[in-house]
Amino acid sequence: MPELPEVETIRRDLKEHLVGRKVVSVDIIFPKTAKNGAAFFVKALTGRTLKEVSRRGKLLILKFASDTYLLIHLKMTGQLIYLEKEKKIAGGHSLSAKKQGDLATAVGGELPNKHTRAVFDFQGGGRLFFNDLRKFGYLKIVDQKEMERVVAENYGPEPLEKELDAAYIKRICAGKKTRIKSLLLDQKLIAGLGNIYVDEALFAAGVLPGRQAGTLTSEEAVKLAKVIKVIIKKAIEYRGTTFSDYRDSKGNKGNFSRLLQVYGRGKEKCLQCGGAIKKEKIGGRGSHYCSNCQK
DNA sequence: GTGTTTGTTATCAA
DNA sequence: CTTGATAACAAACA
Repeated sequence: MPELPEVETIRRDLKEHLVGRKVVSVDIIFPKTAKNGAAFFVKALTGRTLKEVSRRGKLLILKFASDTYLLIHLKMTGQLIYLEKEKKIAGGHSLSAKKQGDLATAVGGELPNKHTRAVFDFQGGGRLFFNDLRKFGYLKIVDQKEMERVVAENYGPEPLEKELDAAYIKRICAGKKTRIKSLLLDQKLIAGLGNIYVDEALFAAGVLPGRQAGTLTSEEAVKLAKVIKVIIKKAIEYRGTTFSDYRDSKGNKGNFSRLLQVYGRGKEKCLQCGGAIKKEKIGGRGSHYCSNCQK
């Protein structure tokens, strides 16, 4: 479930390893993943050099030479795994992914695997794997104009930007009858928050997820703006939250999971008051909260 | 077999 | 027209 901190972590890793390198070949394994059509997609990227890796909300933007932008959305289960030049061992098999660093460990096996939808080969031997178990994620080639349009039309301010402050929160809540949680999940209002960080932020702010947005007080808006920034910043520091059945138990370092106060803790004790954390569906999403600490 | 998981869009209802 | 709520999508697991 990659939200802003997870996507930002991936962005930094890709930037470090891939900027300045040329794509020598692209293999689309599952055609629907490449929104432009596999043939066009491959042609557009082959031979192009990666110039820059940026992010808007949960959307990754890879800028290539010649006005070519690759938009990548991981949706729920997308992964981008980068492996340096594969070292061949006897028998022609590549070295176990486990031995090739943290990112590879996350997939827990060799690559490509059965969830690999696309593979990018870079000059010098590095390979980037796009894995997506549930096939919701996508890759799309656009030009700068289209990229700017997509960003402008779909994404509100970033949580860490100055624009996201108490006044902004207050403004987007004013007169709204929808639940505060649904509003915070709206990417057009705030870019990058997902189910995990919204639950965490609402707990930290002492606001119930089911509260009508319009009833938010000025004090609560101040608190909410503040905790959103603190939580997102910290989560980025910790390289995101790995909340997946396979990876939890492997004890990944730099994991925000152990700092979660309410998400995934249904029926457990509230770390603040000792009461029971409740879990119920709000706005069609699993929502975790403490009815004692949140009002 | 059933219910649950989530980011985003599409669709429907008020 | 606006706003809000919900279904749908995909696939695997308990």
